[in-house]
Amino acid sequence: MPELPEVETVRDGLARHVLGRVVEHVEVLRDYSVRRQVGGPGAFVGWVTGRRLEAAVRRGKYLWLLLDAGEPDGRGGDVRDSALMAHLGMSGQLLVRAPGSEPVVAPHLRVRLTLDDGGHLDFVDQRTFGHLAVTDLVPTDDGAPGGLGSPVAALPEPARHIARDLLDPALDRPALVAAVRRKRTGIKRALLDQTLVSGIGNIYADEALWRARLHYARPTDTLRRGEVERVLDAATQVMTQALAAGGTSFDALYVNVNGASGYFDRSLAVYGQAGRACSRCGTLVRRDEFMNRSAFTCPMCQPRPRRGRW
DNA sequence: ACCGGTCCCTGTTAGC
DNA sequence: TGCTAACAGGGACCGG
Repeated sequence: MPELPEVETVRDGLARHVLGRVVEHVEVLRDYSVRRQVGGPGAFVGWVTGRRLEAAVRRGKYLWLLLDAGEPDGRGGDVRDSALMAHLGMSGQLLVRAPGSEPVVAPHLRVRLTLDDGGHLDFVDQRTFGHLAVTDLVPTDDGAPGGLGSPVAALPEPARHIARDLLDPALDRPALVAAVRRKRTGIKRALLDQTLVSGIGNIYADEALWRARLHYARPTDTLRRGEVERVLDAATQVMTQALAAGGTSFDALYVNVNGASGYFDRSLAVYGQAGRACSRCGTLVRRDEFMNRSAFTCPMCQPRPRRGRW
């Protein structure tokens, strides 16, 4: 499931393989995959065709390619800065097909861009929670660059509410710690709140909480400053390690930009490990229902608080 | 303004 | 064997 490290792996791959290319042709094979596009699939094709891909940027789990201004619109109006934005959902992949390679038609190919070098950029998404859209860029709240890889202080409009992530040099950590402690919810819900801090999903939330020895239901307003710092440090570390390993993958639903699976899942301490022994204390890892999903903990290392919130 | 619950999607797997 | 239910889960959306 693509969380920050996986999306960053994709961003890095796009930055190395598609920048400078012009999109010559666009095929939308599944309208639902561009459901957030203002103007619909036709507008998507119109806005992308003929544009040059100029930078690959990421904030949290959102990823976007800056588009050049293209031809003047002929009506004397400004051609605004725009971006081709992608959210991979839980199974989305952006696959770069090299020029001259066999045109692979993946079973879940949703959108195909044909580039001027003869290669393709394919959006493949089995479960269709992901989507693509072309959007205007809007200024960031603080004027700092919009995300990793960004030359400009701007964000795609649909991602304007997304907070900075833990690998963003412009993140204000003390302000984040204070904001977490002001929340009235459980710590795992807070970690998953993309408007508070972005990029953390179910996997890294559970791994970070295990490393920090905190239970997911700990009320945020009972956490000491040091406890919040500990779990944020843990999340930063686990995501950095996953990134170094090329991202986490469970079942080949997720592959990186060139189709290679990540392998960090071999290092997961609790996520998906129900019934296995905790590597720190040997107690069996348990799975709880949480937000219609799951939360994995070591009951010894992460005792449930008397008054929990979730 | 904030918080928590529900639903959107599809393919795989577990269980009867 | 063949069916159904559970499950994976980010985020938009809505009601309190």
